[in-house]
Amino acid sequence: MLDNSSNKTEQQILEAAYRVFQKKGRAGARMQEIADEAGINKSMLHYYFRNKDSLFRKIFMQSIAEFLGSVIPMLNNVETTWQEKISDFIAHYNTFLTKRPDLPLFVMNEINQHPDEFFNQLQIENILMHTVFFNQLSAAAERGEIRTIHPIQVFVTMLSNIVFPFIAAPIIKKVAAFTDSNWEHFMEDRVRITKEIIINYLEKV
Amino acid sequence: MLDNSSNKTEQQILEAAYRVFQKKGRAGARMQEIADEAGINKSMLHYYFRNKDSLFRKIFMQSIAEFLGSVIPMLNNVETTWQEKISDFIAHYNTFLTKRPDLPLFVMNEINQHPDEFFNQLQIENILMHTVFFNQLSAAAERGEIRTIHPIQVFVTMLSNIVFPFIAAPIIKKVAAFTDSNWEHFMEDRVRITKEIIINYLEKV
DNA sequence: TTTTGTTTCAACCAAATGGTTGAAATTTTT
DNA sequence: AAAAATTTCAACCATTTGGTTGAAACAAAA
Repeated sequence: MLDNSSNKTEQQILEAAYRVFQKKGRAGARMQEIADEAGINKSMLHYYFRNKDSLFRKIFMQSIAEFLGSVIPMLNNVETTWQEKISDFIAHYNTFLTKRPDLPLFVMNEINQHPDEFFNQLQIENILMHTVFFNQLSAAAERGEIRTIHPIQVFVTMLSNIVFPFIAAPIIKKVAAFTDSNWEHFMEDRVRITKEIIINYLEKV
Repeated sequence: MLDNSSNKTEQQILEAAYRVFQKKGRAGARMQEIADEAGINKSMLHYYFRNKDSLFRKIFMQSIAEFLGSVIPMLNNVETTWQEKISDFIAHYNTFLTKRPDLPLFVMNEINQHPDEFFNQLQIENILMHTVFFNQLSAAAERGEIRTIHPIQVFVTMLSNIVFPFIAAPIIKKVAAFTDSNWEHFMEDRVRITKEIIINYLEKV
């Protein structure tokens, strides 16, 4: 197997390692546990990844790519209105996080622990403020069609209302006594309400 | 010094330990580093706290108490309307988190890592759903004064819009190129917008 | 002054853990 | 079939780290 991408064992390791890192943290994760979780032994683990740090970095960068990559293109779509973008963004993010519910906490946590490592490797300064979405909002405000509000406030509102519930999911589920089915229904409601809340607010000039 | 509470050294340890635990995580934190940060030596640290675990638990429970304690009473105030409660809650939480900006991530992280330990020690099932605030919202909906919406959605919306920005602060600051002063202004705006957004939405029957 | 509690210091220990090694077996590629 | 890459196994090592110990200095309370 010379093909260096899409190796089965490597994939098993990455998936297992993500689970362990997410649950135990970068320092709390154990190489032995990752090996067990992947169904291999420690030698094999080191055969594929030099050490714990490089393994973690690979997984973290993959996570970041997923986290950001599924979002930014949507905000730069030139064929949709800002209303559609808001709607699409919220719905899409909810669907994505339903599949990867613990990604936000994992990412936020690592950025908190090693901000420099993160910001040095990823240039995120200009990816948001000059999106088509932000330009559309500014233009609409200029034309008096919507309230004058900094687009970043709109963006953070969208993000907050969808991402935070996933971060606080264990508490919300407990406090509201939700079953899994209740939770999904709750989040579907949330998607609808969040869209309405934001668009209502903006259009009420 | 027989007085067991409010000991100066103990307080220094608790504050230092919080900083280290918050930055490095429960597993990544080092007893030596906590001692250094507190300006004492390791022997002294163990003189005050049996071990790392008991130290962590004490700090975590204190954090939880702060996190919840400053909130619940406000939602059970019988002298304010639901509109005032929303307004008070949002403003108060923002002020609180401005002083303890990294508390939410610390708490959420630990709940993610040891949910059972948390839920066994703290009965949070009934503290929210039967608050005066929730009753007021239900009654207002029944009278047709506001939209029919589950109060938990209102609550999660309040929480999301204020708490999440603090969790994502490093990213937001970078992406929007905020100075500290910019950030404070941004959050003041957020408080106003969040109040308006929620109350507008509810009252538009 | 005596006793009790607090703090420092330096050395020490046992366990956990990341990582290595090297030989052998197995699989895949050529 | 030969060569190269993958996988297993078990033992091993160096370092880190949580925690201990005990003696001595210091401070506070009785």
